[in-house]
Amino acid sequence: MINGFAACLVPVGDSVWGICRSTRHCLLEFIHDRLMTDDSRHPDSGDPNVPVPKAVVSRLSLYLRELSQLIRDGRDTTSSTQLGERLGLTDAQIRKDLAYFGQFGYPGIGYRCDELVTEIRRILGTDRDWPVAIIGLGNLGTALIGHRGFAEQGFRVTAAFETDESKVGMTLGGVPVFHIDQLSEIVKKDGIRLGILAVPAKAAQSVAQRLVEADIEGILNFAPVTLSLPPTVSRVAVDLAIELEQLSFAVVNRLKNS
Amino acid sequence: MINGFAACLVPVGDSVWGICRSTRHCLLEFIHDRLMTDDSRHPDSGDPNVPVPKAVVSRLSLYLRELSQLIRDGRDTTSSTQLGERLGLTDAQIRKDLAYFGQFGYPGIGYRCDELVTEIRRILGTDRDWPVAIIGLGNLGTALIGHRGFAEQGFRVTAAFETDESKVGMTLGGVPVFHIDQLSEIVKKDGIRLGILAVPAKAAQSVAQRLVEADIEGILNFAPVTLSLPPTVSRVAVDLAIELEQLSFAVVNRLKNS
DNA sequence: TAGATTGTTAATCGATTAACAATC
DNA sequence: TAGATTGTTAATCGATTAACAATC
Repeated sequence: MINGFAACLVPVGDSVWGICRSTRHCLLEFIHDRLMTDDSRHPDSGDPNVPVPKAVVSRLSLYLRELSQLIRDGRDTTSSTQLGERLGLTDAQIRKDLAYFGQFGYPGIGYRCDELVTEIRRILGTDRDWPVAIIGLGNLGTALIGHRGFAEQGFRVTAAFETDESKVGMTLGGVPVFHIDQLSEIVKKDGIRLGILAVPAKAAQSVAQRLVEADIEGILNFAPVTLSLPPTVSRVAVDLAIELEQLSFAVVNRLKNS
Repeated sequence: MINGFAACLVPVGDSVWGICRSTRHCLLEFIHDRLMTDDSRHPDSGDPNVPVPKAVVSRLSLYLRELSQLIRDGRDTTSSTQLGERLGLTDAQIRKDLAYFGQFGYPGIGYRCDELVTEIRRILGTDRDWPVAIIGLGNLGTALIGHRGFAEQGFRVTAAFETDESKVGMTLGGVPVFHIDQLSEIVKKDGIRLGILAVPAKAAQSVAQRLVEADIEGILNFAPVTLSLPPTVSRVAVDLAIELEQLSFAVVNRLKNS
């Protein structure tokens, strides 16, 4: 779409030259991660030193999901207003959220869906494949091995771990089951960085410790306990019973709030 | 522990009588939900008209989980400081959260674990049994039928629903599998108020519609779509791929934030 | 051009924290 | 009593919203 960069330079001041927006998008692919020399940009826009609230990152995933749906529906572009309506958010919030990471839209046009998907994937780190380990093969762990949603976002379960000798050596959904003593070895071999912890509550802390020792960098914890982890290891917790409790509260208090 | 109420009245002003704290706890069981005549209390403390932030309710579940653990460990009482340390929260936040719902502690002592568990269960609505339906018996739905954590918090899966005729009529983990056409009928019969939606994304909205028509009051949605529901139906969404995306982001940005 | 929509600022709103009198 | 800890207020901090110039 762009034939040369020189043609796209536009004057923006006495002796300063800027670039038009459509050129910027192409250039970004060139200079991304290498030349962070765009000193003219607002310090809050895409500045890696501004801490990003967790809630913002969480909504980013929603934007990604909705954009993927829009693309499947054949849409080329969308706007913060349209996205907001579909997600129950204000347009201002969506633009503000994206501004933490850079400028991705076109005034008067909106956002190109495919471009924004690419950008959000890059921000979330899902522009690559993540080999993942599942530890614990009870009901939940076994189900997660074949979870379609993981594969669709680039998370590949390459190994499962158990203490139950009767399961070790099996292959479940194409995934080999190892004894947990082989954790370090397999993690190293497969380049696994993320672990999904689906063991009973009583075992969770000690198994988490073993994940840390195996140099796992992030743990998705399904056990209903607060893990004690070094700050070098990231964690996300999902307690399914708590989710139902939140629903219970919402139902019981529905009349009061509406 | 209390022999009579009269003995526990204490003077607090010219012609006003108050009650001591330990009596208050006993009295609360009497007057709870019936006599809201305690006009002397601060309007924000336990006032049902003050909207409760979602984040507060979410932490309430964490407090409940941690208190249950403390009780299992043999502790009688705890404090906001101790709870905070275990959960990575400030003591002030815990006291503030609880203040939305009432006064549950004893100055100088802390909180009686069993009492606070009872109170939080009542607040969350899990002081009763909830019959629950699971809709969709793929990997995840099937796993959730036997999920121990649900039963422990009083959520009983009494029925499962599928469109796949080969599964209808089966019994999985003691739970009968019905065709989704029987939804209204079984929901009515079992007194089911909550539904766990574990169907493929493409089917989620239309199945949700059927749940609404069956007068389900709350939906725990595992499908990676934003459901369009009437405001009379409560919803909680869990997207497992999104949780891994959050973990991915945390790992990729770990260096920047610490 | 007129209409649409962005990115950004400032104003608003809400949530967290610190501090402390009241209490046991 | 002295020490501990609550419930509550006020101060701080952070997140959301409204508004609008810049842009296509």
